[in-house]
Amino acid sequence: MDTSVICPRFETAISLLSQRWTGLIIYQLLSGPQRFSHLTEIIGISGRLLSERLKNLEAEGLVTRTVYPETPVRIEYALTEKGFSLKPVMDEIQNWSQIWVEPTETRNV
Amino acid sequence: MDTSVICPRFETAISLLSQRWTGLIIYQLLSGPQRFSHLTEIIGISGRLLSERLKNLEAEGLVTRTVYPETPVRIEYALTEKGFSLKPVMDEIQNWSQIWVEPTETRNV
DNA sequence: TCCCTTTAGTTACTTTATGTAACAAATTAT
DNA sequence: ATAATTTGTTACATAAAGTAACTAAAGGGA
Repeated sequence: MDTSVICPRFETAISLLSQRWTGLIIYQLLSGPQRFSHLTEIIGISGRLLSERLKNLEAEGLVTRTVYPETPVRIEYALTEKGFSLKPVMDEIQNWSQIWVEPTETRNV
Repeated sequence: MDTSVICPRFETAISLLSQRWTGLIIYQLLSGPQRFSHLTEIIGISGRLLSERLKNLEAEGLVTRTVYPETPVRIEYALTEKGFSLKPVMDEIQNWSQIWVEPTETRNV
């Protein structure tokens, strides 16, 4: 019957990346620690969802949150080792997109 | 200001993979052409959504649909070259999951 | 012929996730 | 005390996903 099941670890990993915005947030943080407002602007995500996603990523151990008590307060989000180790995944998605995604078919809204 | 924008091709690619089930469907089809009912069982997706996703993947040129007029009818879904070339992405997700996902934390429902 | 079986979907409806925009907390310079 | 800035949160509208019953097609047997 070949009813072998999908690898549970893979399933967990891809369910993480299948959550909307999560991949983009990680990709963006690969270029270094960034603050909340910068992420909302560059990704195009609302504060509500960015907040929710970052909390989730922090809980999963992929991202850290650091408070700098300046004026006004600065809060930076950065990848942990676990988060940064998703770089090869992002690199492969990048590679694939360069080959298979038409420059014209971007923004299909 | 460093308000450089995220690569549009990357954004298109990851929005595809960010759609729920899509990654799992492609991953599963990497092991060869499979029929509708087999995919629903092994992935744990409803007929409604599998149908919707497969139509979408077909429209994107990632998957083909082949009808075998037997009794009862057999319909097989297979990856195109474009779809199969996502293998390196899936391999990297697999790698990451082997290192960073606890065997115990699977199925966090 | 008519009904049964099997695979491959679809339809109608409920529940969950996401989008939007106005509002609140914290901090400190004026 | 007031205003200004960043980092969120709350309340509500819209879109996507989950569920389960139903339909389409097509051969096989009574």
